[in-house]
Amino acid sequence: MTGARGGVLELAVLGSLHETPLHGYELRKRLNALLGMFRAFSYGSLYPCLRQLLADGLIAEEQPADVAAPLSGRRSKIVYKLTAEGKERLQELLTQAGPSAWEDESFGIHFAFFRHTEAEVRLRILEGRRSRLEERLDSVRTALARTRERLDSYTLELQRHGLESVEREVRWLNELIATERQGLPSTPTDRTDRAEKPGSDTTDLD
Amino acid sequence: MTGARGGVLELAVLGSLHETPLHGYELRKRLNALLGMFRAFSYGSLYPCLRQLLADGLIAEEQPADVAAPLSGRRSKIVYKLTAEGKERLQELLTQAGPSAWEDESFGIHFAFFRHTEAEVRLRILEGRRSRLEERLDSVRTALARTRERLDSYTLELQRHGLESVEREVRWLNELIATERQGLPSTPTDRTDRAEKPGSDTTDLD
DNA sequence: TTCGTCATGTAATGGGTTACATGATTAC
DNA sequence: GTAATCATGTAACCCATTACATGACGAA
Repeated sequence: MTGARGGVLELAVLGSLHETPLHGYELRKRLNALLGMFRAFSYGSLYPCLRQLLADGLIAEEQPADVAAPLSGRRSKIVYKLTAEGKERLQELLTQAGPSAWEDESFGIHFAFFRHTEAEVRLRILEGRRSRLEERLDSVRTALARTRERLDSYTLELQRHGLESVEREVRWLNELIATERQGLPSTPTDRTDRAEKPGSDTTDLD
Repeated sequence: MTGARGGVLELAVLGSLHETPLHGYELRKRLNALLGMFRAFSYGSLYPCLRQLLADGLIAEEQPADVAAPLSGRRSKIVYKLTAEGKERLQELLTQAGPSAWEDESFGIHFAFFRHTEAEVRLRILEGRRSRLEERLDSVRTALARTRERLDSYTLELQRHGLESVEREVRWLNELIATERQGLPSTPTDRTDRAEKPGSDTTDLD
């Protein structure tokens, strides 16, 4: 059971395939173009993942069948498309606003598909990531304060650069959150129960 | 065989223990304070790693024995120290200037112990990382140029932020490299053979 | 005496990579 | 016709995590 459920790949594949049907090779290129700054997937993980998703019925092979390529018997590319079940599963993944959405490995992928994510979920993910980073800042800052003197210049420089990067990402998140907030003028005060919300559609997904 | 050879942990442990003997719990705290912005280790990987390193003879238990704690039979903390072999191994790890030193997962740890790394090796690692990042920039930039139009605003923003972060790190590396170069006024032109280099000591390590 | 944190460990699992193997198609 | 790149796949391994289990010690 190498690779479909639980990993980031599942979302990455499902999300990509939702936009348009693709074959494995092309899918990988797109993914690495999309997330290239953060991570890169290899074929060794992608193909087994596709196989698993196929077995689970979340994706299906797409037959070119009739038009534009009448050659028979030739099928080297295997183009996959999302099934109805697959769309459901994708929706499920995109609705989860928990650590699995805002940790380092997964945040980028989730963000990349924000277009298909509900506005409220987007906000909670952004805030989740921000507080995750702030936690990190706090713990490193306090640890640093206690030991700053006995650190060599390289270690110090690493700390400085690390802090700066994370602080920068927090600022970036702040801006995003502010923008998102303007988008949803509902929930004036904080509500613990979240029943129906009349005009809050942003999901698209079909 | 969970965990000692090959991983980043080996270097992290050996490097930390070189500065001062430590027990596992404290070691982990230090490591996570040192590298907290980049990654975090768990006990589940640290302890098995220590066990392995102990078995390999790279570290040894340190007996408090005589002074300052005369209570007998009590030994809840297990303090480890580097052996001669361990120091050798550490030196070996710190001399490797290859992908294993400048990839995302490992660069931080290598940088953190630059104090114990030869000046030339430092330079090659910094340059290696820089060109690694530049490769990434290139491939993402070209891919982006071909598909910019059909990208939604979230994807675009992710790309922008990713590019900016990496560009920023490249600039940081540029500065570091410049500083390093001032430190070693040898090799006026590029030499393919690198035989002895008389006065290039910075290693310390005993 | 109970709670937090210090302290050490193990088993199961996980999610992905590397390296390998194969073959079709395109460009020169 | 041969080299590059497109395209698909598998087996072995890797490095670390999660979750669990245990217990000592200090402070409230």
